[in-house]
Amino acid sequence: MRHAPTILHLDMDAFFAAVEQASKPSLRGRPVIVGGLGPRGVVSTASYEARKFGVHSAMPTAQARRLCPNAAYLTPRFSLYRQVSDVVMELLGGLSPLVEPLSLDEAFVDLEAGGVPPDTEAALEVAHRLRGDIRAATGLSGSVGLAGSKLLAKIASEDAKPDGLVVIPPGTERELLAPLPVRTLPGVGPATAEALRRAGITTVGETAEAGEAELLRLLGRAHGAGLYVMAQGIDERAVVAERDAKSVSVEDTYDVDLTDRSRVQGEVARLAGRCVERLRAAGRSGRTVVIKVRSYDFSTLTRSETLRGPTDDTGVVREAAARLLDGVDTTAGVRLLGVGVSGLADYTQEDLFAQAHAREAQAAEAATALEESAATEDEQVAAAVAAGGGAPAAVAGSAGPSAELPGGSSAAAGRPEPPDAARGWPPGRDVRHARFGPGWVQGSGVGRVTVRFEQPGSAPGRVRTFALGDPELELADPIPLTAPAARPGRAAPGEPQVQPHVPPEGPPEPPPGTPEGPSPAPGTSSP
DNA sequence: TCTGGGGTCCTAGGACCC
DNA sequence: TCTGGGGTCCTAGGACCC
Repeated sequence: MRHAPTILHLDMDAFFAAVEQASKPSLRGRPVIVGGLGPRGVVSTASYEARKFGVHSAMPTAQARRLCPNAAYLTPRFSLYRQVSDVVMELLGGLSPLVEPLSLDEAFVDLEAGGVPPDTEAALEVAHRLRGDIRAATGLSGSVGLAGSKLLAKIASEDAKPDGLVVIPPGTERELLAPLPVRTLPGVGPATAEALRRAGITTVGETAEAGEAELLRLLGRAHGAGLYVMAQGIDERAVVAERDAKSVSVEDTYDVDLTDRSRVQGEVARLAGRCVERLRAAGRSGRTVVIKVRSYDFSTLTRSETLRGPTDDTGVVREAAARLLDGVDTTAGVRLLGVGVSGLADYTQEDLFAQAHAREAQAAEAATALEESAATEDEQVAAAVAAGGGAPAAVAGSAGPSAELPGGSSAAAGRPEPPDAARGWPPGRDVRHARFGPGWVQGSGVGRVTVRFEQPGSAPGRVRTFALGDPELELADPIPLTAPAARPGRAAPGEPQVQPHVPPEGPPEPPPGTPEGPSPAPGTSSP
């Protein structure tokens, strides 16, 4: 808690969708939805244009399609989001050594640790400049909250959305929070809110009035005590620069429930391989192996086993995962499988010891050799596969990819698509054509792929359709965002942006604009 | 055509130990 | 001469966050 609003919270606006709009000029001003496109996909991010239709994060994509059938539906391109995020985080790093990223698009910054004088004017000036710098470097907008604590800075940035800056003057915390719903407080989700509601508590003010003893009784020790303090507007948490990850995990939801036991075993082996890849890439090793099994009815269980020492050996993790799976009945059907490693350590001598033992064990079981997992997948493809493309490629003992996959990701498509089309050419994916240059997949199906030829700096491009096997067309890497020098209709940095804490500044985007008709909705099959 | 994927933190019971 | 009593580790599950 500070006497000056020198804790800054940055939250990029509709980040994934905004990156897509920035790099695909034809999508600007149109509803864009990024997420899993398969039958069990959910929305990661909806652009503000799409939110007007009621679409929001975590909503099943199928439901989003009903609400907003004309949106562009795109699979996430994480590598590009990470690139843009790096640019933004670097700008934050220029403000202070104390930057705490919460995700790709969100971070706290301790401005005082960066030498910013502890007063409102100085903080506002820095925040204002930051927003301009972000726009100049990426073409994107971020909302900023300034306050004397993390709790309030985050509430302020939420208030500021989209594209705004809000400061909460220290000293006003308690009165500002009192009327807000308890759900505003971090850590209060559906279950906690319901427990409080049953006790007649719905606002932050009522939470504070309830008293500590009552909250402890309702919510338990840690949660109750924490909530009691927060409800009074007190938050002493420091901004802490990045900590080491404590676990690494990988999971896939399948378009169709898995029932074949050998297929389930093959998938677990494959997931273990992917998990270890990530573990090794991070230069870590871990001691506890966890598997996760979600059944047809959404009931979920985990099984874990702690090894004698940390490992980053694929075989060791695979075998542990396989043993754990042995104790789980999957006959009724499995919709999700996951493999994780926790108890992470940096790679040290201890592992060498553990691995020597592991290798002995492995040699002893050479006969059981599992088939090698599918080739290393590019992160993006993996995500696309998991999110939308359908069941990942089959491995050991599998009868093959789920051919029964209902590929019709498009509401319009009357007939199912071959699963491979959507898998290899997911909507949104970057491609390059030998003659027409760079573009992105707008849709695919019935042996064809439709591509829109445009790129970050270009004018909206036109669409062409190709045969799936066209040798001139290939997958490509994302093109980095080029910040447009000045985008028409957008205020340049320097405009007045500062406001008291409510309401959010600036009018929202121009009218919703019914999505135009002529062009086929991206993400659907070509006719 | 309900409900992703990658994380964090907390609780609670049993084992084990001194 | 009925159930000590903590502390730590492991396992499983759940709430929550982005």
